[in-house]
Amino acid sequence: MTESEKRFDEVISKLRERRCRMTPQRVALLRILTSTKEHPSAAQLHEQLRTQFPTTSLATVYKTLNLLDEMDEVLEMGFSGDDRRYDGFNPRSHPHLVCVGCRRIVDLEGTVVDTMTRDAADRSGFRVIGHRLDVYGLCPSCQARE
Amino acid sequence: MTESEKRFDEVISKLRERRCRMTPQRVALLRILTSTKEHPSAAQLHEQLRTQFPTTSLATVYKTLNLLDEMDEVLEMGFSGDDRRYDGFNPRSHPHLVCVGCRRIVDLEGTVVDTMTRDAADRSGFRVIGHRLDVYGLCPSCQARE
DNA sequence: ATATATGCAAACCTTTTGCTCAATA
DNA sequence: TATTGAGCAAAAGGTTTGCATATAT
Repeated sequence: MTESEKRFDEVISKLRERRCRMTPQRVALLRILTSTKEHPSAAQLHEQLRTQFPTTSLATVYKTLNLLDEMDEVLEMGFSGDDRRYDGFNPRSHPHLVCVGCRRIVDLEGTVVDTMTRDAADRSGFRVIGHRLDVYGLCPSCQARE
Repeated sequence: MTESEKRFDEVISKLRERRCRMTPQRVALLRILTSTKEHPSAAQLHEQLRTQFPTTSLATVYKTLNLLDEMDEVLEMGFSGDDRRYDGFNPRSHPHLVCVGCRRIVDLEGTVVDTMTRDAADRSGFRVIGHRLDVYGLCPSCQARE
């Protein structure tokens, strides 16, 4: 069983606990969402979903994404000019590399942030819920294209 | 001369280099923008500006903010549900503590991020332009209010 | 005098909401 | 069969744009 399949099962069971209904559209969306590390937008997810369910609406996609966000089963990232991006494979706070050229977002491994946020919390009295670290830049292929 | 006044003069001269015109509205906006560490939204800036120039429009505020953003003279932060927040006092990438209760944003000192982003860049081949580290949580007073 | 900024209103775009109908459990 | 979700269209909310007027240089 792949990581994605494990993750898919995990989300499904979390939804069952909530007594949510498993419609074919929703299941298909979950399948797409948990099987990619591409950090897609709602529109991109909708587009993919349409290949299987041509009548699916964007509103439905948003409704499920918001549900998952509430359950902390998807990581939602908002940007200034662009639409939101979602990570359903790894919903926990983690750092990213964000290419401002092609808008590609890739994960960035490391434990430094966790240590730092803990320190910051201790100093400030904040109760840390999560964090976000984006490193903005140009990926190698966008640099080449310049 | 305070830090804010220095920063104000700095932005003014950058704008002069660009042959931008110094309208009273713009100067007043710059004064507000460079004299706070509160990370205000466009609407909040507009509101403050209105006490001096009651006919000022929100569009004008956005136009100047976008100009400054292009010049890297303001730090713009976009969020999922909420409006953008701006830091004109310190326009360079720096970490923040973001209270998800009262939406207050305060700066977070530290050099760890710089080190980490440099390492990440070396490993990935990215050309780093900037970064963003938000630590989300509840500030002490919001915790008390719970 | 000429180019640039202002202010207003309309447009834009992503996300949300209301409502009716369909489908799950 | 009761209740939740889907799908559509309209609304919402922040941001941008077009254009005429005012103003800085």
